[in-house]
Amino acid sequence: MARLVAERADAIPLLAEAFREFGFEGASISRLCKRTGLGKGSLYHFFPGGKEEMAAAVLESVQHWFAGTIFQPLETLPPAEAVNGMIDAVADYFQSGRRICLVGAFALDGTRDRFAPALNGYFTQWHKALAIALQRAGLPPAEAESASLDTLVTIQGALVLSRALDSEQPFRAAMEQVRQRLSVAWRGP
Amino acid sequence: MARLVAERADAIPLLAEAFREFGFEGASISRLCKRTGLGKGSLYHFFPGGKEEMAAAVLESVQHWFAGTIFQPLETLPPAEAVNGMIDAVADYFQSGRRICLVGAFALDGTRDRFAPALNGYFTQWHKALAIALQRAGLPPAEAESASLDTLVTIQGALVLSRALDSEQPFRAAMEQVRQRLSVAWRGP
DNA sequence: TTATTCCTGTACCGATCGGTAAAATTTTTA
DNA sequence: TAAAAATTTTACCGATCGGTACAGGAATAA
Repeated sequence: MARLVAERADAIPLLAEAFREFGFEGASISRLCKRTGLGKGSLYHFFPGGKEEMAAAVLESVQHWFAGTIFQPLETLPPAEAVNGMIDAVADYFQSGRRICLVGAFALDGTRDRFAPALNGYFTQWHKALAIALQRAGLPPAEAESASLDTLVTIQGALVLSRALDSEQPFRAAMEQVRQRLSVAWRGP
Repeated sequence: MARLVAERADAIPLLAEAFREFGFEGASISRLCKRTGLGKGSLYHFFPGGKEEMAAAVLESVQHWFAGTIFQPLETLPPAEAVNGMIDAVADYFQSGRRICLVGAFALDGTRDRFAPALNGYFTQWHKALAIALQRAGLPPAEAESASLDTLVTIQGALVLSRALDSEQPFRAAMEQVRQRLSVAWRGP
């Protein structure tokens, strides 16, 4: 019994990497079998809903990780610490631009329509959490909201450009720019 | 003779929309047939290299359109005019965030490796052209380069967020922010 | 008008697609 | 240890995949 849960959970990060690499449409069941080391039967045993359930589980897991590691600290830790922690965690998670954001990637093609609520929720939660941190740091609500959105935009755009140019430089530069821009919240304009 | 060229060219925008909607992997030949109104025979007659040649032709056509409409004006027109023209053209082309950037989308999954030079070329040319305009407007080379890169990052990220949140608002806000940020080039800091 | 070239529709290929069924095996529970 | 449940293997399904072959129709050139 414990084994089922443990192994289903263990499959999720492997599925995530496969979806990252091939996209939702490009990730065929046979590829997902190879990546997870599970046969078709096992995979469908864990995810009776097939590929769609696998992707949903992956998105849920990503969202959960971000909620615990990034969103929640943004709402509770001292703002400067939380924001800088977010930037470090994001740079680490996305491997300085070499690893893509699954949520962002899903948003860019027809896959979006299948998972619209999950994609919306991920960015909405992030946006809200960051805006709260910036408000706590002293930014007026409107500025906090717009700086928060701008930050998410910059992160996602940096991932696109780092991938397209096959270089960590755009991502690294963007992250430092984000750090500077957000620091006005506690250092004043 | 003239008919062949004309119809092959006419197929490209239709193929482009199909690739935008389904992604490269999700765009099956039968879907591409439906969208273009061409049978398999005709499609393979125009693009003997199959789907890969179709996507390459689409990317080339996109690149060509941007070169003429955006990159070239950036290098020749008066800077302020060129930059504002770029922003307007981009907002129009991407339908205020409802239409994705094919190049950006291709960069985010395994499709990138097939078309790496095209993706790199598109962003590199854009980046250079914008940096040149900003330098001509009076920005020091280093600032021009970083402001140019930041602009492309913001545009791509805005497309991701507008799609994910299913709203034009993030894109519109980002474009106005870009307009403001770049105006320091000719208005001074 | 004839010959040639260009274009299209149809049928077909093997491979792979997502998904199912059930037997066989392992693991857990009693 | 025996029964029950969880898990994996294997074979298989119809549909669709990307791609090819080719015959016939349509336009163009001679």
